[in-house]
Amino acid sequence: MPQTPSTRWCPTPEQLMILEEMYRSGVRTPNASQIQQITAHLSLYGRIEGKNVFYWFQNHKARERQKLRRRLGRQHQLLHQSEGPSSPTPPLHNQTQPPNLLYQGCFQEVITQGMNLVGKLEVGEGQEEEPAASDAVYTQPWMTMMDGSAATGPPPCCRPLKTLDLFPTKSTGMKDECSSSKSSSCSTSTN
Amino acid sequence: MPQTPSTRWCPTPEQLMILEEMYRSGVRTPNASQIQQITAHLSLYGRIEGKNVFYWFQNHKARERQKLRRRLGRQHQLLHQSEGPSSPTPPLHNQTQPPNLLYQGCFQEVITQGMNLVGKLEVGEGQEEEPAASDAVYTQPWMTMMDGSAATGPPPCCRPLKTLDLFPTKSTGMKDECSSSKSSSCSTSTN
DNA sequence: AACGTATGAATGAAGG
DNA sequence: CCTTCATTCATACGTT
Repeated sequence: MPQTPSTRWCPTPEQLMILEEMYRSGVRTPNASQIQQITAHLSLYGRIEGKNVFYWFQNHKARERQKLRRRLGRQHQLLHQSEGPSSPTPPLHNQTQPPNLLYQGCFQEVITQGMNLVGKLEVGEGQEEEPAASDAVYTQPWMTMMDGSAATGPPPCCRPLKTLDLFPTKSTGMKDECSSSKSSSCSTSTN
Repeated sequence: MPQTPSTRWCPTPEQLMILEEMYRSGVRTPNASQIQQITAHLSLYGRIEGKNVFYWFQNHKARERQKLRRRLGRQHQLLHQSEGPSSPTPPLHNQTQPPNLLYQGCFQEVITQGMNLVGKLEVGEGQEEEPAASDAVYTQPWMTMMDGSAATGPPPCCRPLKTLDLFPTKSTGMKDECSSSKSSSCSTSTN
């Protein structure tokens, strides 16, 4: 289910300003600790959660890039010969950029980490390892059976029986599949 | 160039329901053969490939875990009372949840193997209800550090960060400029 | 009211 | 498994 039902977070002007300034300062993909700092700070200006910060940077970055790409695409279409020295063709992955360091006072760590891309400190909890016989490497299982969509090949042992008549075959409360009103890539053909 | 250009798979409601039910039944990381079965079955409800199944479980598991982790993390962070030297790390990994064995008929292998894999960490499903104001489901890396180690301060060199302790976890009671009612207006105009 | 835009949220797909 | 990217959905707002 997409989107949070009702109250979607909305940045206050102060929060937005801070976020934008941080972005301008070079922060692109803050990690957990950075997000926590940012959230803590921004919470002084209104209710906010970590996920909001996360999503904000995620979206902002994506859309900035999208605009850029669009622009470039259009340019490329019109002209592809005369370009100024300072060509508007920045690498898409610009993590290192002259930061304004506006928030150096408060978010030095954030900025610093953002620039150096330092340590993505791992999870404190020791992750569980595989129980017994598991491969050390994660060989994508589906590669092993790349034989089409398996749609043609019925299971050798037991053919796909339908244990699912229990299900209503129609979402009672779900309205969120893929079928949208506008351009839908995936036609949720309820075949 | 990540992602497939145009047609990204999107689960039909039936497929999604089945997948969720299987997840609920204990399936976490199906291997090639399991994926094959699942794919074969799901293909009856729409176009689907093995990799879709693979990715679905991968993502679902990861995101479900994050939700959990965050919940537990916050808990752990808030009530820091009864953590003696006996258990500095609360057993996040609970136990084997009783599988529903709904798919035993056809996916016996899946379920069986799934049961073996279960028991790493999972608290069943409980309820997925979200408190309206406090939390919401998120989906990404931020809570990756919860044990107060990173939050308080991983001093890279010198941290001028001030009294931004771990986030208030409570709305500071400030005027929520954003949430007037439900359809609030984001005053983005200040931009 | 219909329509386009901006943006929070969610998720499929990869990369590593 | 973890992190990141691209796309998409849903909705609020402004415009015509």
